[in-house]
Amino acid sequence: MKPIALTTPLFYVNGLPHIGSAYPTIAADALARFYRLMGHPTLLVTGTDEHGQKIQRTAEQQNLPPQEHCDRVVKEFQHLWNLLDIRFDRFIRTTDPRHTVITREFFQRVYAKGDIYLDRQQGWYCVACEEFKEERELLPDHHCPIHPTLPCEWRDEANYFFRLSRYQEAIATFHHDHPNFIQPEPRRNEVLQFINQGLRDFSISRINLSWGIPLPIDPQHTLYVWFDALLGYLTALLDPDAEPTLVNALTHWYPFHVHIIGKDILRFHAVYWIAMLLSADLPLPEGVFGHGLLTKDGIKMGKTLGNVIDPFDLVSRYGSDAVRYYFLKEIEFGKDGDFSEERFIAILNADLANTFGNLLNRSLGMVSKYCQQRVPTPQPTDLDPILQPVQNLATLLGDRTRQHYQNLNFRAASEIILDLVRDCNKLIDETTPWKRFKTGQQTEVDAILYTLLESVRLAAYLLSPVVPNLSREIYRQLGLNLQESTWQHQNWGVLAPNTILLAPPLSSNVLNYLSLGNDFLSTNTHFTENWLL
RNA sequence: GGCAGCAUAGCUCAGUCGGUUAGAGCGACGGUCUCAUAAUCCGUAGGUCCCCAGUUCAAGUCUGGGUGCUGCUACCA
Repeated sequence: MKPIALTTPLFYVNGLPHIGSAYPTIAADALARFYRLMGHPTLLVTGTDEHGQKIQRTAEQQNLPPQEHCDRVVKEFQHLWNLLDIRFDRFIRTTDPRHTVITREFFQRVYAKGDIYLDRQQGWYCVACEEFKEERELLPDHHCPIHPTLPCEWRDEANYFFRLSRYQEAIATFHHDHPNFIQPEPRRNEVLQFINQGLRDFSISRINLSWGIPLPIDPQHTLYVWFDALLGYLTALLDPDAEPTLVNALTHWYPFHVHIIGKDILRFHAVYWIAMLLSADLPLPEGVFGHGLLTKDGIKMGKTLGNVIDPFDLVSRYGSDAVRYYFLKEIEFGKDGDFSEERFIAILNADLANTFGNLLNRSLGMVSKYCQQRVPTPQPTDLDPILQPVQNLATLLGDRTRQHYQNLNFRAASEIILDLVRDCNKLIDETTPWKRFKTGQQTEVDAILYTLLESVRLAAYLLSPVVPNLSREIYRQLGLNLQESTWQHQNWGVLAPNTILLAPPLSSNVLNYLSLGNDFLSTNTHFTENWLL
């Protein structure tokens, strides 16, 4: 099967990981888990971008060497990914010595192509932003619009430039020939417009910057931003013990299936990155997905406002499945979304506890009471006209879900899975197995319960990329093992009759076996009540 | 300013090629059942489909105009 390599952004280690870092990483993990279910060899790449003046300054403020600062922040990232059950295969750091080697080799290739040249960078420079500003965007007296109290400095310095302009035609042609490269589709126009207005070369080095990779051809200069950060994707592909060469990096996994990034850096991936790869004569990735940004209670998050969502806090109180589910199911990936704790709790209670958890609980309870805790043997009954539609829906579900996952439409995937679960709850009320059991209609009871168990299994299976722990526990409860490369589990009838199921919960506390974590039980009354009572 | 997109129930959103009384989930309210969790299931309320005009037998859907909001408009990531 085709290898699939996916990337999250490489996060800037200027501060602790925030929800904006967690969001694309959760999505990338879900997608990776999905491809693993299908049986694709899958590589999930994440990591950190650790160079630059901002990092250097942040470290200085804490009286730490930059590397020490980076090490600390990286630990926090990796800790959070563990808490969120992010199963990454590679964690690349741009301070990795191998990255320097890869970057130098890549640079030499581009340099040999004649795409690097020395020129002057002139303009108004905002020290706080660390960037040159366009004359027209400045406030009166050349004050920076983002830092209105600070005047910008006129700078005239030598920088190395990359000949982006040379690839104008090639990039336009590429995007014309690959209309699905940029996702979601509305973002594509923005990038095309940007290309059509004419591409200008961009500088790739800074002088007076020590925390970074020196330019191979001029060690006075340090590589700046994109020629460092983006190349981290390539370094990440090196097998752990492989010699750091481009050839080795590109052997197994290249090219990337999709880069998952925020819409704010889409251009750099859809234009700069493409040009860099073209210049280096490397194959291009298959896609870039620019996800939306998050607000909290409808308000843009920011440190100054103090209304940030702390992912550590969230996951410690509600568990990883809950956090993953909310951000993947309730927000359309690709569109901006909002987090409100009220809604978060409402959705979890409604979908996971009341709809899905309850179906599982009542189905298992009936199997325990009516079928000696074994998977019943389904036989044709007069109930088939009622059971068939549910089975038909379930049978189609794998294929429909696959399409949504492949389009990174986690919301739609989750929604259609929930549709099946809702139908099952309805089916129970329509067929009243408890009455049939009392009147000795065992064949009918068996047929109903088999339909329910298989549907629950299928829902758990297909939702497992989103809520891996929940699904694993449900599978375990059904006497099965949730594993990779098991796409045949999308079929109807995987659950073998007579399989002995695990003992049902002693109480009606579904959490006993869903094990979503215990901390939030004591910290959130509403959520707790609905699960426990 | 230029270009692009969006506007449907209190909230988040579906709505195919123009086709019957405009849908779902959540939230609210009422009822029902007892396998299950103050759950489930059923029902009710809630819509000028942003506005105006046009095309058409027929417009949430197509066309034009208007209003509002959002995004992009180059080297912070």
